[in-house]
Amino acid sequence: MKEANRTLLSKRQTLSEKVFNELKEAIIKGDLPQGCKITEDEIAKQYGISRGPLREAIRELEGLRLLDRKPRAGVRVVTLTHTMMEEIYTVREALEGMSARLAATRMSESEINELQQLLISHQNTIDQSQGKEYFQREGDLDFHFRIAQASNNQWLMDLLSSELYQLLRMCRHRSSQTPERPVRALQEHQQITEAIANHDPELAELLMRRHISGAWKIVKTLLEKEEDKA
Amino acid sequence: MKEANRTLLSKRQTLSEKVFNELKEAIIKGDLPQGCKITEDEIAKQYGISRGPLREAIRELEGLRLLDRKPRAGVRVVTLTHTMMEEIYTVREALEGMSARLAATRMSESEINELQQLLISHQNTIDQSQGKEYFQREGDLDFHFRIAQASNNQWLMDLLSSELYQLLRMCRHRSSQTPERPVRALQEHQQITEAIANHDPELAELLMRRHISGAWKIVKTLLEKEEDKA
DNA sequence: TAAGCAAATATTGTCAACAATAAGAATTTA
DNA sequence: TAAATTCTTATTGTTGACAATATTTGCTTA
Repeated sequence: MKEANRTLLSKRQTLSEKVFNELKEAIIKGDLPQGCKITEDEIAKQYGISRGPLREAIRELEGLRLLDRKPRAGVRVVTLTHTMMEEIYTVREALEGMSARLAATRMSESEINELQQLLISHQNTIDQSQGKEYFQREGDLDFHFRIAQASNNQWLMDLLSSELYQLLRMCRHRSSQTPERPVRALQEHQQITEAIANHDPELAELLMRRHISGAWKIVKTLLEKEEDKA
Repeated sequence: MKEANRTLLSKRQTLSEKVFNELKEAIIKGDLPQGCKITEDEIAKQYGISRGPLREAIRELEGLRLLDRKPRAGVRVVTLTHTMMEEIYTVREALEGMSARLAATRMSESEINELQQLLISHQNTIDQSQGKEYFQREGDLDFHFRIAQASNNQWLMDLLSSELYQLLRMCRHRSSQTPERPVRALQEHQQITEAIANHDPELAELLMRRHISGAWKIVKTLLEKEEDKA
C-alpha cells in the first residue's frame, strides 16, 4: 500500500485509544472533577464519536481506577478520599521499596550517573524557582519513575507508572505543598541515589520506604486541613 | 416495580459481565491455552452474543493482564514466560510483605483465631490426602488471601486477588509441585501466623517475604526443568 | 403536605450492518 | 524459483437504531 493519504491515516490511533487518552488527561487535570457522572451520550457527542469506542475507553479507564462503576448508578470519576490516598501511599511504599532494592542491584554505572545528573538539575531548579511548585513536583515524580524503570521489572513499572502515579498527579492538582518540602525531598533522593550507587539494596529499600511514608505524613496533614475547612 | 418475571431477570448480570467471567475461567483453567488468538466473531458466536459486549469484556481482561493486545495483531491469551513469572513473584513479595505487616497491626483476636483454625484444617488435609495437590494449592492461596483481606487495604486486596492470584492459579495448572513442599509451606504459614498473633509487624513482613521468595525458587527450578524438556 | 403510584424521560445495554484495515492466496515478473 | 504485486478473504473498528432498565416528574390520594 502506498504511503499516500497519510493525512487521514493520522488515525494510526484508534478512536477509542484517542478518547481514552483525552479522558485520562481530563480526569487527571480535574477538567472532569472528582465524583462527576459520566454520561455516555454526552461525552460521545462532545468528542464526536459514537458510544461504542467510548464504552471501551471507559472500560480501560476503570481498569486504571480512574473511573468507578457503581452497580446500578453508571460510572463516575473516582473520588480520592482520605483513606484511599492512605491506601495508595501504602501500596506505593511497598512497590517503590522493592523498586529501589532492584535498582541497587541492577543499575549500571552510566545509569547511576544519569540519575545523579538529574538530581543536580533538580538542585538548580530549587535554587532558582523558589515558588514554582509545579516543576518541583514533576521533578519528584520523574525521579521515582526512573527508579521504577531501573528495576527492570515490567510489572513494577506498569503498576507504578500507569496506575499509582496518575492518581498521585491527580491528587496534587488539589493540595499545595509546604515550601520547605522540596529541599528535604531532594536530600532524601540524594541519600537513596547514594545507596544505589553503592549497590546496597537493603539500604536503598529502607530509605525509599522512609521517604514515601514521610511524604504521606505531610500529605496527610494537608488533607486534614482541607477537610477541616470543608 | 413488581418482582415478577424474575426468571428473565436472572440477567441481573449484564452480558459482558457474564462473558467476562466465563472467559476468565477458561483462560485460567487453560481451556483457552496460552498464546491462543482471540477472534471476536468466533468467541461471540460461541457464547451466543454480539461483538459489542464481548469487546468490553476483552478490554477488562486486558486490564487484568490475562489478555494481551499486540499493536496490529489482535489480542491473545497472555503467555506466562519465565521472566514474567519472576516479575510477578517479585511484586508479590513486596505486596504480601506489606500485607502481612498490616495484618499484624490490625487483626483482631477473633480473626487471628480463625486463621489458626484454617491452618489446622490444612494440617488435616495434608495428613489425609497425600497426593491431592489441588486442595493443598487452593489452601495455600486461601491463606494468602485471608492475610490480604486482613490488611484492610482495598488496593492491596484488589491487586493481589484480582490480578496476581489469578495468574498464579493459571501457572499452577501447568507445573506440578514437589511432594514435600506443602509440609514446609504449612510450617512457614504457622510461623507467619504466630508473628501476626504477637502483633509483630516487622517479623510478619520478613517471614512472609522469605516464604514467597522461597516459593519462587522452587517454582523457578520446576520451570527450568520444563524448559529443558522443550 | 407527604407518601405512594404512573407516565414520561433519560440512560445504559445490545445488536446487526457497514467501513477500514490487515492477513493470506494467487498470479505475475525477474 | 523467488520476489513482488494484486486480488480475495478474514478480522477489527465504527456506527446508528432498538430494547431494557433506571430516574425523574407530575399526579393522585390519604
